[in-house]
Amino acid sequence: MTTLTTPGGGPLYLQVRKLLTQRISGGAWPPGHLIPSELRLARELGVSQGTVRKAVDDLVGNNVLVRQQGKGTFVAVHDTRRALFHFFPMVGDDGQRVLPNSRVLSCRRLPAKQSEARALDLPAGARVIRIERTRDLNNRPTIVESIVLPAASFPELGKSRSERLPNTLYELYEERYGITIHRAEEQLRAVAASAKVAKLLGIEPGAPLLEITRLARTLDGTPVELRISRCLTRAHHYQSNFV
Amino acid sequence: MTTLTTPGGGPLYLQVRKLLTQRISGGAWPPGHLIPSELRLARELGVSQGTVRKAVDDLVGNNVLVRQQGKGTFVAVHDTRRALFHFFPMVGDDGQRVLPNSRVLSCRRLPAKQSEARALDLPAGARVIRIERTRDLNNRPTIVESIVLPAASFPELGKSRSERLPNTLYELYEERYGITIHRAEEQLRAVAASAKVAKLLGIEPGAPLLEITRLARTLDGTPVELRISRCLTRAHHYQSNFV
DNA sequence: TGAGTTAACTCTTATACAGGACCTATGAAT
DNA sequence: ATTCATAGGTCCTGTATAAGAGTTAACTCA
Repeated sequence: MTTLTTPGGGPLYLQVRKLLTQRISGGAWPPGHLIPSELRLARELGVSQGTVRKAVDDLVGNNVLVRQQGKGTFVAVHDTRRALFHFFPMVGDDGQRVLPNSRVLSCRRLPAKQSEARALDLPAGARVIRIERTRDLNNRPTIVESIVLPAASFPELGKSRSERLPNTLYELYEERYGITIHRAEEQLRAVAASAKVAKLLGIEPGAPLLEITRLARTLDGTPVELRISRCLTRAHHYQSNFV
Repeated sequence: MTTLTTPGGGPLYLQVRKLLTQRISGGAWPPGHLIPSELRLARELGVSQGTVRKAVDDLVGNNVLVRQQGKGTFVAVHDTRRALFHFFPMVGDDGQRVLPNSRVLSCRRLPAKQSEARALDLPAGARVIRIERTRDLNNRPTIVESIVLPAASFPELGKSRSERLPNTLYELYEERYGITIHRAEEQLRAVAASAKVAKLLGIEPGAPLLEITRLARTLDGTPVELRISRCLTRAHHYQSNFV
């Protein structure tokens, strides 16, 4: 139990924020959980409601918590819409969002390559799960994806041959393994299509593709998924807005 | 003068926020300007300091205002660092930010193409300024850019033949024309290099390039710049972080 | 049984106040 | 002239209070 002291560890509301974050990422408050009311927390922690409010405001701003007036404050959940709209930046050239349709090509457990181990912060040679799949946009194969996960964090996944993998993996991580993806870093490059990828996408080898290398992390910063997507951008594009 | 009424137009702090926004985008408070203290504003508008604070918090979160403890609150300025780090997402593959070196190829005033007029919300055939330039990263030509501006908003720009255009255009817009770029929307695609672009970049035609189509807007949403960048992503990449 | 009302609880907005930290300018002392 | 201390302004943090609005559940009444 962390003690809250006003002169010691910086601003009180930051200490409260940290404490709430720990309870969430530690699993005490799983996604969808109704957290205690501001007043209860204030009494419990021995601070004023305004201080709790400021901490909660912060977490709401970071999509960690969700307020509902009259009901309470909840730990954010990756429903399908959020997973799709928030973590899937490909949209049609007409600006319309399209929901991708996935087809898994393979799903194996095997030792990590060096680069994968480095990115996922794993010991060299640790076992990973590698999922290869294609995704259709508007019924046309548009994305070829390679997804790498630490095998230790996802027991059972991909062991049974006939397992159905859902369209939105982030929901699966959250519901089956209690792992919530909270943020991600993406690196974008233009690359030439390899023969294999070209065949899957029905295009000529060497055609330009948008390559997205994404490292997804949980709330506490642990990397949990390395994903490389190669996207055909003839009828769709990657949308990025910033202020 | 807008009147602030508590039951009428929604929450008070949003009315305050709107009023502040108007003063900024209207030019009454130019970039770098020290705005009145929270207490003065509160007295002036007939609300409490906390309400002003909430409105200011909002604008600080949107990079419109900048607080400085002990000094006051200022309208945000596009200094070179900010312009570069905030609106230039290309970084080296080692994660290092590099400052680009620009070389202007041409700068002309001419009628807008249909697509340009549409994007910039101009009447068909309105005059625009078109700037073509290349940008070096680490002393290697890496980006070919085409920049289109509404000519009416930028008098004199590009009329004198020998004009030196600075490396960071957004500073020029702000300092010479009082136009502050506040947000931008980007669309990313992978394209094949045209013969012309390939020659400028010293690569073979058909090589994959990252094409970024950016529409930049002021605080009040007016589009002011359409920019198409074609980037070589062999030693650099486009970095996109999201939560 | 069923519908409508009420009560209790939540977040939301707004106000007021106070001590701390930070910055600047003024003035005093050297 | 330079250095130093001080005063007053600013934002920062924290507390306390209160009326409003949305939700839920229990309760009343027909």
